[in-house]
Amino acid sequence: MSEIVVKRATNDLQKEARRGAILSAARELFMDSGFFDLSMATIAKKSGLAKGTVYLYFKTKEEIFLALSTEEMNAWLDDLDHQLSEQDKPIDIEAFLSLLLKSTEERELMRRLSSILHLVLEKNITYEQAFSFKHQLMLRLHHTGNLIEKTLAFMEEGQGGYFLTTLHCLVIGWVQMTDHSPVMEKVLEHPDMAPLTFDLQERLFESLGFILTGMETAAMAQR
Amino acid sequence: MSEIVVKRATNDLQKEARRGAILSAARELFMDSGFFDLSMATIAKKSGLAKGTVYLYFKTKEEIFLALSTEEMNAWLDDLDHQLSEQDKPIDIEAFLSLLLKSTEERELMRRLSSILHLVLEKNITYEQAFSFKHQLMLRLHHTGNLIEKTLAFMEEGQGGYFLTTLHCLVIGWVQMTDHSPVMEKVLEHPDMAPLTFDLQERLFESLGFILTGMETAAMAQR
Amino acid sequence: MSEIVVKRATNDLQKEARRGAILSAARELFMDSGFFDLSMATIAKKSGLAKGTVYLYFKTKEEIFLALSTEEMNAWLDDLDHQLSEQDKPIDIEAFLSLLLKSTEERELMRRLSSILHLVLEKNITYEQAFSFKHQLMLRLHHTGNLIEKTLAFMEEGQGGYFLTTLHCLVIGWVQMTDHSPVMEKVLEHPDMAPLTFDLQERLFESLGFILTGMETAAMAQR
Amino acid sequence: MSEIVVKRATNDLQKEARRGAILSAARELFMDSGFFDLSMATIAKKSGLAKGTVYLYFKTKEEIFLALSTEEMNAWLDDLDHQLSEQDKPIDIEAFLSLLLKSTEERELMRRLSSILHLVLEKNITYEQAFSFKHQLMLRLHHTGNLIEKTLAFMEEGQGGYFLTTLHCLVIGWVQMTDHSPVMEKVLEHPDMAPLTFDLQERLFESLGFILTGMETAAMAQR
DNA sequence: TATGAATGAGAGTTCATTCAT
DNA sequence: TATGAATGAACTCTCATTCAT
Repeated sequence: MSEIVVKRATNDLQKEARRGAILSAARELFMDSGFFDLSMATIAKKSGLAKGTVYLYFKTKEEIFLALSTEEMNAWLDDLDHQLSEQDKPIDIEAFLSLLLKSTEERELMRRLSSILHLVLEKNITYEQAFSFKHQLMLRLHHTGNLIEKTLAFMEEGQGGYFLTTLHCLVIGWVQMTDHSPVMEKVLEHPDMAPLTFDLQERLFESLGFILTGMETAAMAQR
Repeated sequence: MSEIVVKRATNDLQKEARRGAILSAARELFMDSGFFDLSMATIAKKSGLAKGTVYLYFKTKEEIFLALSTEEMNAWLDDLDHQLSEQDKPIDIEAFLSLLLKSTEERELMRRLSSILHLVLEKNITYEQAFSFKHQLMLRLHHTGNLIEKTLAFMEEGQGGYFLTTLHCLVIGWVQMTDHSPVMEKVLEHPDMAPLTFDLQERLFESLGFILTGMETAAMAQR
Repeated sequence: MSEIVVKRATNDLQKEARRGAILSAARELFMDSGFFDLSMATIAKKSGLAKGTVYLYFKTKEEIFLALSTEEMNAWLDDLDHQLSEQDKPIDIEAFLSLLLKSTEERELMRRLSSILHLVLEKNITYEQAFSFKHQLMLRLHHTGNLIEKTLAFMEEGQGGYFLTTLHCLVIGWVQMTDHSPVMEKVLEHPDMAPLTFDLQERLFESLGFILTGMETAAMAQR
Repeated sequence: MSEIVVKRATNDLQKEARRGAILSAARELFMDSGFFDLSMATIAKKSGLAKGTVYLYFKTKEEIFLALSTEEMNAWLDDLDHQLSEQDKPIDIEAFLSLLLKSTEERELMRRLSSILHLVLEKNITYEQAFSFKHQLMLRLHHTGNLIEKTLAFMEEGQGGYFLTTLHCLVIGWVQMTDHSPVMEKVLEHPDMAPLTFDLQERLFESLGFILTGMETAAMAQR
């Protein structure tokens, strides 16, 4: 609980704390200014370390964001897992969506990270980093996917993971379409542009609702 | 047909051709190496012009990509409009999807542009450019949306445009999840990663299929 | 009087008019934005000609400013000559200064040109241009210098030209010390800076007054 | 005495030395080729540093010249102060001029910097930089002005500072009229141009002599 | 004579990363 | 382990001048 500020992190605990400080700084700064306007110098300053020290913990800027993404994704899936395992019997689409809604709505950071994850994963990253991230992701998708399959009666084997992937992909898409720079914000304030302004959560869940309904209908038809 | 190489573009036709040459160069380079490895210098070299000349035609790198996106989007919507207007009576979801499939499948450039469009529209762009692009987009979405509403019997007023937006957003998401750098390509070749390899078109249309089915089901339920 | 706009200047009169148009444009633009923020493109546009056309009349940007300086200097010396030759007998320093004052006070352009003349003459200019300018200047200084010697009783042979050179040099210096960019203007608005704010004309004539008095005193001492 | 070349300037002393190295390079290059043929790249190369390193020490090219000017001006005023305070009683104009002459004659750099200072102070400089420079200048002018007032019996309160300003302004003017590019040098070698060739120091002190004599005469007349 | 498209060197500046200390 | 000075490639963009038309 007590955060001991040490000059040198000599044991693993202290090192982990320092790593955490860097990630915290990055998190906060990313929410303010996005990926590109964020420099290593700023992260270093914010976390109270020197630039060189940051590089002792993360070899590249991308590694920081990969770590951040991993953290956020895990936190979200932990939460989702927890909520799903509280259901002792299948629930309907509406209930499931409201559960999903609850698990995502506070996670703006995760949503915004998702929408830049591609950039991070495509550049300046080693095979090992990429492999490790994707592998972990796969395992978690499989696990949470299974839970979803148990929660939604109509889902078949494998559809849970597929649904999560689709969700991720919808998040990316909708975030990009609703997250705007000041200039674009101004453009969309123009009355003519009303049809192009969306509420992220609303749209996301509308799409997901249609998809789940579609899946259910398809499942019924097959029988 | 014959492309006459002129030293100086003196009339509007030749200037349009030069503009086109720059866009072609950008197009090709973007397909090879993405948005970030692409500098104005590279585009200039590829199009056989001096750096300064490129700036005569496009004031910023972003303007080039906005033009490219506009072109591609228009071409696609033209194509889609054409195919939709050939249907003299409503068709079913499957037929509609195959029509949609046909209009998108050759458009890798458009798909990849869609997935970086957000980046382009958020940075180094004027209000006017942003407005003009969005406004044009809105009109076309409205128009093509109307055609879709006529083609799919269950669609209500406004759902056509909504569907197109959702499509755009799914494209962004799925492209980011299926478009990989060489490193990531290698990672996904690993047998363990099989569950994370998707075929873009297949997934895209699966998602769309569910959404349309979901919409149809919802429409029926309302009656 | 009537300014005939012709598409092509075929005779010398028309060419001279075109030359004049370029100089007029440069004059006006220079007063607004100085030498460096002034591009050939702007001059061309302002004078209603194409960039290339401007280069038919003036081989370099510097040539334009040299011509402008020549014009202004000649106009001023013409004026001064005229006023000096109206004096049929020697006058005192005070009267001479007020006469000088009158001939300079409306000539902001000349003053500002003087202060950049050095830049123009040191860069991108041919031997011939430099020679011709300096030669003409010398003749005029000699001539007007003579008139001054007749107007101020205490002046000896050669001191008139010398005085004019000193005047030119004081103008350069005082203009640079009183002509400020917006930023510097703001700095000098600060109350602490009061001792560094000068009125150009006032200071210029104070300095000249001292110099003339000094010359007179020295002349008297010699006798 | 020995200049130890360090790879990295870690303490303030070394950093000051590095700053000094950059200024030395700029100084030397400026003496050779003036302000405009001087790029940050050249300065970097000359000082054996990377371009980025130079930017660690000076944010803009103008900042370098402002620092250089400050240095030179301070050195000159230090020298002048020293020489003035050695006089325990008032001296006459001639003696004062020869003292002034001594303090300026080796300072070609300062003279040339003075003549471009205006350019530097008008462009790409912050309010703070401008303010700080001008403020320091004012204080020093006031101080040295006082010393001058004590040294020259006829001077009244405030005239010392005024005289220094006039001196600065004369330096600017005369430098511009005597400092020539190779082309102009050649022009002035022509026998016809003899009347336009001046020796800077000689002219400067002639002008100053007249001004001081003028001031003295005016002072006497007032009594 | 007139045009304005094309040039291209060069400007200042940034920043992820390295490495001497 | 920690530092932050140093790097230098890369960036976008400008503009006086040239020259094909």
